[in-house]
Amino acid sequence: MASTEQSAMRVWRSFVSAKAEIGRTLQRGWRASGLTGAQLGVLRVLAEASNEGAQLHEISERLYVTPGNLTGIVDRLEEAGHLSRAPHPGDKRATLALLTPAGRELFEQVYPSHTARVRQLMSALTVSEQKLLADLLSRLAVRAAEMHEQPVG
Amino acid sequence: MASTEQSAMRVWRSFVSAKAEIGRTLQRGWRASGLTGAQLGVLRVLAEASNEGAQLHEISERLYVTPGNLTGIVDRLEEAGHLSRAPHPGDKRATLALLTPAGRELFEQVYPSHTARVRQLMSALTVSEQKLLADLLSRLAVRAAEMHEQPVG
DNA sequence: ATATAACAATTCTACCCTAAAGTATTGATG
DNA sequence: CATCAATACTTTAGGGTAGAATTGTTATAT
Repeated sequence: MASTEQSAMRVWRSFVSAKAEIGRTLQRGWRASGLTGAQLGVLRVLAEASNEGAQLHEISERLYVTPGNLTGIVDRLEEAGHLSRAPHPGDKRATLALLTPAGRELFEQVYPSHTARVRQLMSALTVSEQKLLADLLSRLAVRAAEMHEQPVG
Repeated sequence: MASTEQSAMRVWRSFVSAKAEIGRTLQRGWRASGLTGAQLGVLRVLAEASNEGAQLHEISERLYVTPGNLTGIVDRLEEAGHLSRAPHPGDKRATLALLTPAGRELFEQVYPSHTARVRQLMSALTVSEQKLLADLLSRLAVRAAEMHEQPVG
């Protein structure tokens, strides 16, 4: 039916425009640090990990970034001195990334203001609306993953 | 409060992961045509415009794409023969983009299956849930735009 | 008329992103 | 044990993205 298709497209347009606006706004929070969004994501995963660091493979999956993409992001963070690579003790294929003290310090300086901006953004909704939104988005993500596993219909 | 901050971050993570999953899934619908998402967006704006085409400036705003970015996208579409540039009759600064017959044909072949996939995706939600989702996303976009106009707090 | 400001498009740089192919390494199977 | 598939990372090719600087053009205010 045309009406359900129009409704679907309207939601999708809302999604795209919201993503564009929000992305631009949040970006301002970390721009001054010299970090990019993807780089901040990597630092966050490492900061949340134990002191043994995290495998590149794990970072890639948690951030929804392809391995080939991650190689370059980690390269630049390593060059900037924010992390270091180390061989995985038990698996010669794997590489670990570890936060340097400088990297940890930068993260701890930048991240709180980032979360504060996210909180300020989300305060446009009540907490129950936030829960609802997260639920709706999760259901869409699940459906998308299901469609992704199917052949193109 | 920590709890509202956690809630806010959880919603934002849902948003990011949903975007990643959905983006990957929808991409499969147009990949075979050789078009990219941004290119399909430009063709859509032109198809919806009158036969006089659309100004690059207008396309840039409607797709949330910076002008510098749009130049390259239009370059590639022009090279592929899907659109042509023409000078704006009344304003020598402005440039119009016009769909070629081949471009229109390709669009009309690709776009219906794209909207069908969006509809399939959104059918994970009821129509009233879709309305609700669009409303919540619009409110976030408005808040983000407001924050964007303010100095970094 | 002329200086000034605002605007449209382009160019340039650095980064992000995916898909696909390539190199090692690991683990499971016959 | 030899083979073969899976895994981890890198490389390459083709784009997408924002931001800043540049070149013309148009509009506005002296």
